[in-house]
Amino acid sequence: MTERTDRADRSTVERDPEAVSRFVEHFAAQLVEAGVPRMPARVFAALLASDSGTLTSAELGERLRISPAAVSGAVRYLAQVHMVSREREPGSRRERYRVHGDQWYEALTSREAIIKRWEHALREGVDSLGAATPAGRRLAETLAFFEFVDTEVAQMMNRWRTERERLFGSQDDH
Amino acid sequence: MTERTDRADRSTVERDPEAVSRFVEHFAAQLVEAGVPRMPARVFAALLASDSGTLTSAELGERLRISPAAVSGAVRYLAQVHMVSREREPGSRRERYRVHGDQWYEALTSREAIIKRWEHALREGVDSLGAATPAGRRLAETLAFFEFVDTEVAQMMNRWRTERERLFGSQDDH
DNA sequence: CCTTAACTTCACAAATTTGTGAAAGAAGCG
DNA sequence: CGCTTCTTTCACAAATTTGTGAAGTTAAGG
Repeated sequence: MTERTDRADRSTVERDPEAVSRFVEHFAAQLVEAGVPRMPARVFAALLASDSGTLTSAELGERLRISPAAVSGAVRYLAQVHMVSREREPGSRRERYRVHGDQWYEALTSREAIIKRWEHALREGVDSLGAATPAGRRLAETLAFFEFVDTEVAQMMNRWRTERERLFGSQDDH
Repeated sequence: MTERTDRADRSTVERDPEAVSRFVEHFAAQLVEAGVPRMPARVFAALLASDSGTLTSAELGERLRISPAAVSGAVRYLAQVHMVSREREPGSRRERYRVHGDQWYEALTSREAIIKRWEHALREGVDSLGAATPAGRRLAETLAFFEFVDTEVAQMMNRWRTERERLFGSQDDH
């Protein structure tokens, strides 16, 4: 589809900026539809599509055509939800941002904090509406579901780590 | 219609509108934080906290102090993401909206459509960046993760149905 | 058929969110 | 220590999203 190759056979070569950008924008658009704010989505996609899995602020601004301020904001958001981590580059005052392979989809999947607050709100609801009322029972069941999911997801992620090991070697990036 | 006795000892009674409202607003707030638009979140919470699990458009407007238009918009949204279903009330042209017990958190959890599109975008990415490149490998792994989650979640939901049966009787609402 | 109850659509005002340029803050390096 | 390079913060303009009143649509019930 996009005209790939002719020559180029070492793995690290043949990076067509066109193609990369197309993927970045397309994938970012999907994230946006799922509720991720626009800039964070684009920054994240760009990192995902980079060979090293890390980019500096300058590189991000350049590739996405956005201001340093926008990069800063996006990265702050992504760090907060644990989808990227930031690392100071030893020499220069440059900062690098990294998609941390595993860690990020764990964040996506579990949503720890959010679920916990839902559970809390539901407990309050059961209390104040009364566990014996129909509505109270519905809330209690919903609560039970979330608690169930909590433990199941944790187990699932363990299985994934095994599966991942099986499919790909130990580590890949990082 | 509001004003339902005092005395009260049958399970269906003793609904303190104050307390209900507090729960509705609190839970809705949590949903909003998780990315659900405000009105849909409030409407949904109201349904969840109702004894029958169904409310008419008029009842919703009244309890939440919002216009019919707002109700309409919110319900359209919720129906689209399968968090409520609408049913025509046989006699009158009134419409009822219902939280369908199970169905809704299944929707919340699986997100079928969204995940599928992510997977699609990722496949394209692997193709156009090249499966042999570091970035391509990262995308491939991410893709594998989502595919893994797909099947795992399906199984998890089956287990939940069993568990639910065990905890609560066969059906509760509906 | 006409009336009327119930929901939906539409245009728009208000509120919120986004991204930017400019200025201010850190931190390496001479 | 001061210069320089990078990043963050801030105020604001632009774009988007929200919720409303009002007009439009549909169908029940005379």
